[in-house]
Amino acid sequence: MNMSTTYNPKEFEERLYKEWNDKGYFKASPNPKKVPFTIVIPPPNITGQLHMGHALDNAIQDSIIRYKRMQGYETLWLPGTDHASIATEVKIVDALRQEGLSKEEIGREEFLVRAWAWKEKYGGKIVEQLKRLGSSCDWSRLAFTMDERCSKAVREVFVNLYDKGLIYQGSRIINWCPTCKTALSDAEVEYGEEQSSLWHVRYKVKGEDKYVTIATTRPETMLGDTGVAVNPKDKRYAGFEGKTLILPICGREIPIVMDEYVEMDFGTGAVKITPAHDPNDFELGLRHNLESIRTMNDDGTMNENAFKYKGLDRFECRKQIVKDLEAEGALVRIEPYVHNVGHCYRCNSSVEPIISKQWFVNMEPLAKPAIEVVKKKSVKFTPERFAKTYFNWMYNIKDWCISRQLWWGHRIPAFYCDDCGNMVVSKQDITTCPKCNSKKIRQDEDVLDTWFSSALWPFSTLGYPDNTEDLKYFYPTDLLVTGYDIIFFWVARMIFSALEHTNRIPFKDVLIHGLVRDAQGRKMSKSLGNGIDPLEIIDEYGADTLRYTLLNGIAPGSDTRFSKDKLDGARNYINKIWNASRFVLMNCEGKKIKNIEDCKLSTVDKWIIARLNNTVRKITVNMEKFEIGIALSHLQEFVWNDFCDWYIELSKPALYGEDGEKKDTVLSVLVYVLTNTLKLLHPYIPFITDEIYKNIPGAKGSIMVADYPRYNSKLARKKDVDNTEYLMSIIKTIRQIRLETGCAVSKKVELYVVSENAKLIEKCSVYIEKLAGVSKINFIKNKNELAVQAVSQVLDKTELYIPLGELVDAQKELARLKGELEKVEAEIARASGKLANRGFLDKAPKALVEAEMAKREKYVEMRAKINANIKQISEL
RNA sequence: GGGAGUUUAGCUCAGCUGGGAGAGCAUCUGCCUUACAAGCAGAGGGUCAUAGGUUCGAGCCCUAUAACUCCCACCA
Repeated sequence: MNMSTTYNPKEFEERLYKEWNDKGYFKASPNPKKVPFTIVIPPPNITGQLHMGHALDNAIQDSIIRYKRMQGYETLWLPGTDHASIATEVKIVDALRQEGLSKEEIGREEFLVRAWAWKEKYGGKIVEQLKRLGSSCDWSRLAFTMDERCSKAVREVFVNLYDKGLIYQGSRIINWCPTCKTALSDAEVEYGEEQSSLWHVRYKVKGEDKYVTIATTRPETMLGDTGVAVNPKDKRYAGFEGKTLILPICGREIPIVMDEYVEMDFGTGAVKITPAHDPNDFELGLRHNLESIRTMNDDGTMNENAFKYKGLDRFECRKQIVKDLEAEGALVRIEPYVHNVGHCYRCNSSVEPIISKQWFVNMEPLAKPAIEVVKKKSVKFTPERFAKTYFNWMYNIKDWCISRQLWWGHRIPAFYCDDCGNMVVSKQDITTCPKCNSKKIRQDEDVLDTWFSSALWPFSTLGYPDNTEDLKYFYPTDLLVTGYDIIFFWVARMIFSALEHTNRIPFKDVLIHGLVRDAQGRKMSKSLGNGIDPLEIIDEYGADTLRYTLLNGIAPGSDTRFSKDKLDGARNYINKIWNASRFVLMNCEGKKIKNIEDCKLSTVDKWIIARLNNTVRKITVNMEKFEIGIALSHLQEFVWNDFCDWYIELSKPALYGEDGEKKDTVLSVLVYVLTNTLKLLHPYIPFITDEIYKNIPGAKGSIMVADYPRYNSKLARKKDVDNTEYLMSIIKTIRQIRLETGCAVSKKVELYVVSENAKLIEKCSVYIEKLAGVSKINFIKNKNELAVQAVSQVLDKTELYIPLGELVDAQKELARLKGELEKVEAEIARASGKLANRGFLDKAPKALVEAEMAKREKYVEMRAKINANIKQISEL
């Protein structure tokens, strides 16, 4: 054995990871003899720095993949990174700004050169960080959403959708980020409440001395107003239909229209219509044939339609307009108002709804089958409630705006002929117009939404559109593990994409986990500065401790808290495992370890084996349901309580005794239990378990590729378990008496026993002596035989007596006995109450009634004995 | 406006199809017992958010209510 006296992960984590990788344990390839099990990693952004969310996500995936690998599946965990179009572009633009440059200045080509260089430099960082966690990904398959293979899939998919009429170009209201200067999909907009105002402005009725007052949160858009709408039922505006209003400031004339959409109760009941800058107004404008006037540029400044405000920033313009309206007497009043404002999910500037020509995916036909597969549970969400979230989104699906006015990403494969105006969408680049043979061909400037390529991830990484061996073997994948925050962005889009392009589901199970919060339950965020760097934790505590901390207590879909206390707890537990292992291995030196089938096992040996076996069963059940937190608590209970606190202690008499055969047997059991325990632990804490495993006599290779323990129904022997637990209760009772009567453990005491189970106790006497500090056990028929005065404890069918004397305090024992009596009385009352209930007797299952009667009988008997003891001690 | 989740010991959370309230941490007590003081042995601590209901029996099922959290929609 070669193990240092304290657990020190730095000694082996790096070495073991290298060994696993070098030996090819992570690699997977189609193997007809095995059943595949595949997970594709949620590809982290190349801009990413590993955070606790990644650490959790990957710890979960790695645990499951290692568990399945040990169970004999051909496991593929496919890693990769995402080009993160907008996020990366924002970073590169920032970097350029540092140099005093803009992307326009250096041009598209140079920009892309820099972007790729950036990717090369920083994109691999997060991959290295994932390795430090112990992730057992097949790194030989490392994919990137913009690599050749994924790009090919993107083109294939785009062209196919276009040919089917599911991708179209159109002018519609989209979300525009004036800072990133690109369109965004609905999912990319985050809404947040803002304190603002509701400005009431009056528009004069043409030719009359009347006014219509409207209320608006965005006065700057009034320059694009092309109408005012009121509800036809609104009596206040009866007779206004067809009249014309004069827009203040610019004097333009606009009509009053009637529309049910207007809510009479809100504001003034009159709504200004700006079709170019509001989605609802756009619809309304269509209904009433109103003109669209765009008044804003792409960068958020006002354009030539904004008269004297041209060139002003939108917020500056708002101030000016309000001022001018006031000067003109058109501003009626300003009301404080809280409303939701949309923000760009990347740069957080407020987005502008703007009418713009963009590419869209027609979602309705794609959503239908995607709803079906989840309904049929071909794709199963864990926890199930997230299916509802998914349905809710899918049923209300809107067309997906996929074009982005960015440079970093998959360029849209649409080609325009400058001569004849023809447009071709093509898998191959076009240089000649197929219609007029002109060479003046220009590719669409826009790139695709970054999620367009992520949506293909489960199959693009396996070779789609080619029908590769990988695709045939590993696809559909088995499991997707991700947070609830990207169900819409990603999970939903993978499902409909997979169905449309591969005719199959992308994965069978979706495991949704929660967020990692700080110790106070707050979200970890940069602005709060409460984020904890997983790498620092690994440096200080090791990857196993970090993993265990994250996994311990998690439940699917629920958030988890990360704290120093939990970290210390995990570290202590792992240290416990380390030391228990040291104990076993220390004693193995030079000894022969036998197969437990060849041993003559004692009751306690059989007990621990049964407990282990039972633990295997429980964990296997939990893991199939992705209940990692529960699996870990079962495992910890077994390791710490059953194995360390009981079995190791129970093993010592034989281990340090003279009987060679007993010694060999107990050692063999220790090794057997330790080996299997390590296997059960390995998926969660891979490093320490392999390090210990390598020191076990007879263990070959790495635990990573060892067989996972299987439940064996023959090993669950109830009688041995019952007997051992009875023994344990005796030991516990003696310990309790001693502590509560002030008798130090170091002082050996004699024990007198009156018991119907004397035989069993005699057989186990060595354990009682060793674990409860007993020097001698005397068996007597009844306590009257007891010449010496004694304290007492009554158990079921057993009475224990320890002689009084200088060892113990009679008054303390009396108080303790009275406490016991109270408990027993309560039990009797409870059982009697139940049994006095006619309804219970008539309707409850018979076995339950009988059990209740037996309990009452038992406690009544105990009460009598305790009372006798109290009486005896009181008379001393 | 719609939907979801949470509410159990001081803290973090378990409690499977209804049948005697659990763990870890913290607290208190006693121990350096030759694997481990990152440990061992014990103890105390809960009107299971509230109010009704179903049931012989409710932490669990049903109905309301309250508080907190999240998601979706977005009303100018």
